[in-house]
Amino acid sequence: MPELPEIVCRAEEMARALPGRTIRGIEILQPKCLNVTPAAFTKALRGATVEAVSHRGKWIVTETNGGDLLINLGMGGEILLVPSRQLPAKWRVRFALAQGKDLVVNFWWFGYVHYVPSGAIDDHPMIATLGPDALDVTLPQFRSLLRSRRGAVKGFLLDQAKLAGIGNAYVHDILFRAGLHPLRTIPSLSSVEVRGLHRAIRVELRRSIEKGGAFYEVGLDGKPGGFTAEDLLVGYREGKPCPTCGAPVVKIKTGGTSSFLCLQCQPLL
DNA sequence: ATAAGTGTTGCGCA
DNA sequence: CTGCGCAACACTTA
Repeated sequence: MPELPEIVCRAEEMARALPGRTIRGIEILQPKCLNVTPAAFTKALRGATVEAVSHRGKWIVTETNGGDLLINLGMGGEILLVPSRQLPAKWRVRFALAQGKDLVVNFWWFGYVHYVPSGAIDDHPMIATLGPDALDVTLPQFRSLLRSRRGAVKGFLLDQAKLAGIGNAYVHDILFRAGLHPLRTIPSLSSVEVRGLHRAIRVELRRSIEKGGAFYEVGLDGKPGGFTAEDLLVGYREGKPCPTCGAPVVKIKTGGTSSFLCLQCQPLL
């Protein structure tokens, strides 16, 4: 479930903690999550010193003088900075740093720990196909992204190739704030609705970033984010009253995923 | 105790 | 090309 707010917070934490530190050792428990052989991965990054940490959509990008480390936590997971002697029970890849500390990566189902040489990040297939970052896109850019799209607005928001960073947890409240039913089609959106949607994306994502990201994901120190279930407007609040009109929040199936919404405030027509 | 639901991404299909 | 359904695995809840 890590989406843009969690990724932004994690990247900021890592950017404070890691630059200048050298990777002394690497241990890989799940080679399947790599994009290169464990030998190539280790050869490139062992001995490398971290220079900067940033993000691209839901990917955390750690630049080192030996190349870039790309992490995607998939359906959820943690990146922890812990004493080497206190490793968590479950982890997939760990990086031993100096002073007895380890950077440990885990995820529940699947995730990616990838490597690309310095300067080659745009050759990485999953990074290269990302659309503009959901928080960086301007209103005119947003309008042009929507042009010539025909499908449902929810599908558009979740498509990382069009707009990077939004997932199925934040999309509920973004659509609620914009007053849009998830199945509204792109061509049916008025100019005012598009502007409202653009604004809703920024408001909702920033609201969570300010609180350190969602409560169900933890920081490098293992502490959960401060954006709690009470901060959600309609997401995962089936049967609870809509914060605007009091009508019960409903849960519907929208293609492969569920949607939570208020039918009064987000009419289909 | 068994089964269904859950998030992300890429792939195959019409 | 584009939008949709599905499969990949682990873990929680009914």
